[in-house]
Amino acid sequence: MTQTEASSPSDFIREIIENDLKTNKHGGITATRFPPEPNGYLHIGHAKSVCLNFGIAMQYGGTCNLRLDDTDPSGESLEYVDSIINDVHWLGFDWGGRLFYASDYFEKLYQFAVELITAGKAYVCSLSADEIREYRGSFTEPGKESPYRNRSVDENLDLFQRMRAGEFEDGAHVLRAKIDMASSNVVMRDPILYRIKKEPHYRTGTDWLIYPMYDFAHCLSDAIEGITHSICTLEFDNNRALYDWIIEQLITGRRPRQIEFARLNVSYTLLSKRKLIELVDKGYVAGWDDPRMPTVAGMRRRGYRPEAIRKFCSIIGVAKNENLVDISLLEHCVREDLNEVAPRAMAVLRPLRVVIDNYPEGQTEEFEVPNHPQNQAMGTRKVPFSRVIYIERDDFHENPPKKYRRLGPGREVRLRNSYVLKYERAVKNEHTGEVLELHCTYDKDTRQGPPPDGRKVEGVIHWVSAEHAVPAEIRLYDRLFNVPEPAAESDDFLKNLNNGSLEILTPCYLEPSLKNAAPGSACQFERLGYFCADNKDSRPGKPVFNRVVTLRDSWQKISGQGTI
RNA sequence: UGGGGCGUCGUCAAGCGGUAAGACACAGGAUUUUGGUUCCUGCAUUCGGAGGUUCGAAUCCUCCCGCCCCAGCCA
Repeated sequence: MTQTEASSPSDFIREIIENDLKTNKHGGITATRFPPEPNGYLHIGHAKSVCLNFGIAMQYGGTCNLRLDDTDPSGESLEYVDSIINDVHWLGFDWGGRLFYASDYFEKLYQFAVELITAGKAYVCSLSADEIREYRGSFTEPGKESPYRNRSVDENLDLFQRMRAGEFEDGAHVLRAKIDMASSNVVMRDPILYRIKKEPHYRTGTDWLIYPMYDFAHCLSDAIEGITHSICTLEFDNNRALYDWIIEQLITGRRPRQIEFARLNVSYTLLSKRKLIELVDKGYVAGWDDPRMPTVAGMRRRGYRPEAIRKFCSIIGVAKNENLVDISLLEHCVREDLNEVAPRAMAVLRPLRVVIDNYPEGQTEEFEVPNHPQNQAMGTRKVPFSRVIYIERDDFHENPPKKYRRLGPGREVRLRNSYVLKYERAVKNEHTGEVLELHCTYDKDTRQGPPPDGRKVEGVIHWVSAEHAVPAEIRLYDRLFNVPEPAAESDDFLKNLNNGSLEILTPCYLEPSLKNAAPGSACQFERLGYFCADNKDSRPGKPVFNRVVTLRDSWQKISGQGTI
């Protein structure tokens, strides 16, 4: 990570931290944490939080813990833990051995609960789930006190211990904080702290039959770890009162402070874990790492680099406004990153065969071609040329539209890094009229240089020598949804799925230098976009490329339609 | 409806009483063997609305309007 990245722009959270540092509130310490629940893969919204928490720690010389908030065994699994660990690491962050699990604190948490009971601040409630809901009241009416609210400390202690021992079935009892059933904040109406759940936990197995609720576990986990700033999203705003209440009852000395910021939303995609799970489970995508998914794994497979994701997270800012960030900003960050580091190459996606009639049969020559037009340090490569080449079907038009600068009757174009090519005739299917191949001639005096007679050749197209071409499968990805807010009408986001979000092209033809592309490596196919050898399916000799993102395309704007 | 949060350009977002940063998007133009990159230029007389305080308000006060969150034994 570079220095400029670390010295991120200011936001209200950093403002708070800098102020706390100034007043020495936490003894000069800044300790944050990233606390995902291992019940799904990390997505770009999590990435924002990761960058925020780890970024702050780096910036202020503090620490950031990676904590798996695994207090509800249903849905949690090791697979998710592994993916989270891998993703945070891949994003470029290091927790320096401070990898924690809320489940490691179960015993401590239990003791805290006992302490609360002993202090008369918590009780075992034996109302049913439905009754508890009824007793809770509504936004306008206060709740009613549970008939079990005034059980003696001894009875509560006994019952709680027996809950732990497994004497009762799920739902028979819960542990509740004794706060205020008439509070205007519903969260404070004697919130549940522990529930019986006889479900094996992926880490603690069957050791525990009761599990702490988020509100109880999270604040205390923060306290246990000595977190100074507990950064979370806005929907926990209401819970802060409870966070503070629990800490107030049980923790002396330095106390963590919860700060909320607005979660990220990105247009044309979804960041709701529930809905992402649905996409995976129902097979609308090929898995959590499908390149169309907004997951870290998906973006990695798509070919996004962590640098681009970090840049995006830094550029969107941190505030409390409800937001919908335009996905074009993410794409911009990806292009900006790849433009600098991706070597250029030529590949033809939808091949049209071209015979160069005046090029000697059997002859082959090689061009020395730069790998990056603006960066000589990236070196050069050899690209073979011969009598038969492939060009993009789209780079030829029998009746060229206005402003079209490519090949057509009576026209010539520059073959990138090579000669000027002149159209002669087209061979067509006599029934359908489909253009089967082109016959052209080349100007041998234009080898990688301008025509000696000074004539202007406007268009430049890419090509691949047929004899040397490497066939490949190329996967074209587009936005997963075709509306900016697929979840706006919450019930049926599936109807907004973009049916054209994946198009598989084969065979495509690559220049030989791409033949053994390393899986995961990205390059630019000139004039087309950035592509990345698929990290699962690509093999040396049998490349499979994913389109990361197209190039900006001002022709598309002029012509009013896609060119790829 | 009770409580909480939030309203600054199409989208993010600075601004913290001294007279509206920046980015993306968009629109022009220059350079270009990628219709790419790069480089110029334009893009909020106005900050949800209405009052008020002040020499001066996006920033302070009052009222109003709109959007989001909370009634899981999820997090």
